[in-house]
Amino acid sequence: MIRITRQSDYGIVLLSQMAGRPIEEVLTAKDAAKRSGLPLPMASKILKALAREGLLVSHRGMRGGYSLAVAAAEISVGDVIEALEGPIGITECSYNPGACEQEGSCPVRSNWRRISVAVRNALDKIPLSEMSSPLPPALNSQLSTLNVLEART
Amino acid sequence: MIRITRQSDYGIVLLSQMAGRPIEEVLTAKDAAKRSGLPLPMASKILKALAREGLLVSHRGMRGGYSLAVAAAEISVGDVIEALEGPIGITECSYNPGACEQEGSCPVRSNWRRISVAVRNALDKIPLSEMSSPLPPALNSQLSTLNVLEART
DNA sequence: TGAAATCGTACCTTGGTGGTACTGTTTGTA
DNA sequence: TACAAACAGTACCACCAAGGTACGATTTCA
Repeated sequence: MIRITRQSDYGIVLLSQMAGRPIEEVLTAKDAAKRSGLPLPMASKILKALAREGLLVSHRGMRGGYSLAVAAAEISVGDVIEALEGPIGITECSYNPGACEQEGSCPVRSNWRRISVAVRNALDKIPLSEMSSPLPPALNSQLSTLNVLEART
Repeated sequence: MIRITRQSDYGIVLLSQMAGRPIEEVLTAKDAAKRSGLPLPMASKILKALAREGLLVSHRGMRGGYSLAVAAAEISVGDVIEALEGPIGITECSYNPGACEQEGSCPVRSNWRRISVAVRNALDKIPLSEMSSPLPPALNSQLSTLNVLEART
């Protein structure tokens, strides 16, 4: 369906909420959930995963919470998706060699790889800081550079 | 996971097999399955769906089979995916308004829509006839035009 | 010492996907 | 006219990943 998981979707919303604030600001899972309109357990699960992958820093104990590990402009949409659901690939064989028996004789495999890499590159060029703005200034030029010529593996 | 279904994948392989041959050539489901290395029931199911969506023409009875409805160059990868799994959208809300309660207040929705449309446009510009060639000549330039500026709904 | 918060893990449910089977219908040919 | 080849339609099942929830352990600060 060419669709990301809901967790990735939520993750991007959660991070976008934090993107507009000072990098050192610590936000509790409860607050983040409330602001994003998500149930607490769900938000908590996602924040935890993002911390494990190094996109967030967790602060335990009282007055703890989560803060951005790096500036929002340094985190891309592709980073978030990859952190929450692993490598990006339009088809199974795009990133998991050996998964398909027809691999050797498949006529379309190499092109799927290139398309996947192109999409991945495009998502990598969209910073989180742009996702929350209604009319992102640079998004257009970012995406317009999508080109499979760069999609060499 | 930003992945197409296996059915779409198979569908593109099946159609690519037929793409290199004369448009009026009729191929039985059995032959198509054998050439693509797919189990017959699976191939049959997919060919049937493609015929229902107008990408193939079915010929019933003895010496029947399937043939391309239009030239392979006229069919895009996006067409096949949309025929087999419905509208393309990176997120649920990209094509299904009302599915998400947060829709009104969601800060990232409009950008997902634009990204989805851009991807869709890109896939629409890749003709089937290119997918089976190992070094597609025009694929690069096709994909490089991916630009959300065109992604007005 | 207790409260607030994350951490880790385990669990359940559901829906979509992949895959199979069977029966009906059409059409050409012997 | 009957048979065989091929598609059409539908129904069914199994599996797995995803969505979502719960709970006890651990850390830290006041």
